[in-house]
Amino acid sequence: MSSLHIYNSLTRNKDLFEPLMPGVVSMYVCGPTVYGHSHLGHAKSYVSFDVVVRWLRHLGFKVRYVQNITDVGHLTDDADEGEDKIQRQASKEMVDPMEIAQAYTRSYFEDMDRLGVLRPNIAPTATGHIPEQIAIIERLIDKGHAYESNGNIYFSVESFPGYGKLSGRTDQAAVQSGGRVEQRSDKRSPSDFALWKRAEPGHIMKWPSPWGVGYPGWHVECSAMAMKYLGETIDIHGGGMENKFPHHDCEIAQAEAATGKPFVRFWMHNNMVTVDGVKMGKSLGNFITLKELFGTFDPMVIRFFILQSHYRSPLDFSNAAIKASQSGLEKLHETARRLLETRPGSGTLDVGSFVRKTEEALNDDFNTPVAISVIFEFAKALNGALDRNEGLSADAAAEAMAYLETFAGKVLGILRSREELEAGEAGDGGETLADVISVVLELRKDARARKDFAMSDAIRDLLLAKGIELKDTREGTTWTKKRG
RNA sequence: GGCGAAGUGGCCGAGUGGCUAGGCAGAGGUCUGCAAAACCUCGUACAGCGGUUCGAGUCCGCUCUUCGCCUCCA
Repeated sequence: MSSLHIYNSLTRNKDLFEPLMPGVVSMYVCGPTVYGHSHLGHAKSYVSFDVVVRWLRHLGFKVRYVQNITDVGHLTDDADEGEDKIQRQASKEMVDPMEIAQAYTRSYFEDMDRLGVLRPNIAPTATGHIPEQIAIIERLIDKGHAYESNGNIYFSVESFPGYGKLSGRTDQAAVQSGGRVEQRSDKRSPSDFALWKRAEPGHIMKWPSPWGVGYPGWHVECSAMAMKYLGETIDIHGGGMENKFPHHDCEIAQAEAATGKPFVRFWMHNNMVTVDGVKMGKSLGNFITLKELFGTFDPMVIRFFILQSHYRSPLDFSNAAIKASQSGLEKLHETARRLLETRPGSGTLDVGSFVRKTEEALNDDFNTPVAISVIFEFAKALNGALDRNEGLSADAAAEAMAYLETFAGKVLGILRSREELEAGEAGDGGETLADVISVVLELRKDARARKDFAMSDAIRDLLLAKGIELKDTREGTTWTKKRG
């Protein structure tokens, strides 16, 4: 079997992955800022990293997966301008900021659960780790990497020579020349970023610190929580591409300036969801929330749609594209269902070659679209085998089902459970429905035996009108309940 | 202005120099009482212009276009 290679944003190369400690992987992914419902962009990010975790575990690694919740609002820039987004949403909804944070945290996990995203091992909140953040800031001040100015603490970018190496933005004069932020603050140098901000009157979320009452800067929370739970050097740090600069470059600077050790071994960045070619984002207002989307599409279809493109490629949203995914996924489930219901025969199928190809795809920087293409090739071969008179032997059928359950199911999370497949996707009340339909199918069978095809077709058409589709196969008649 | 990514058949979307990606939609066929499903066959795509090579969608250069980041953002 090939070995896992991961595209590392830091080296700009697909590097062979080996964890620092054999068998154990430490992984941190930037979580959401919880001031609104999650949208398709969040889904792409967290579904992608979910597959990363699932694949690492499949390979036998013990993964500790930490994903933070940013529940303290941050200003819209590193100068003293802008407003706190959580606080703004709180005044809009006339509730305490922490109510906003908690409500949207729940909303976030609800949506991720429905998408089949496994919960992180630890989901620490920024507000729960103020002392850890203060400790790092103190360390940075002691080492001369940070300074106080009017109750604000800033990181001195000049004091850290490698600043900007992740994004390639090492020339600070060039960075500032194109900037849109007005340079008017108490910073020593325009590129310096806030570690701690003094609370202005009216600011609600605030904590005491050695420098007075205030609140932490955005970048420091991730460094603090990652180091607390994963150590000073972690294996994998993931996040959205838009956070490469400044967020991740700042994280590197803080952490490495404080510890003197490399912070992250593998940086992974996922690409954006676009709408008509333009990034979907909260600030642009062109987003569609997952809760809206789930009204039209099964969450598993959304997950499948996301995994049909690579995590480092942008994914353009359109209803037509998701519909195409829906048809494809239904076809796959139909094949799996057929396999479960097949009667043992004597035929064989070379499952091993498909296993190898799928493993290769996932080992190649988690290439889910290629893995899915292999699964579809497998489905085709499987259907072909089931079409033949000799069918599949019990062993071959079991091996085929194991392949689907391992790769489509356990690793990619795009296969329904056996129970769901067997229930014909009937959903709630499935048992009653199945009983009723079996009676109707008996009657139709009688009609067909009498060659009363008018009656037989009428039954099929009437059921189809109610969303129940019948198929007459060699093994008898099967039915499926179609969604909306 | 700086840093970075990308332009693939009707649509979505892979592709790390040579052999079919895959899905959706479409056409023909097999099977079936019919239908559906399944299977078989079919489209001769790689923004443009040069270059390297026996051979390039895949490498190099230039041009055009699009997008992301440089402000909170997955």
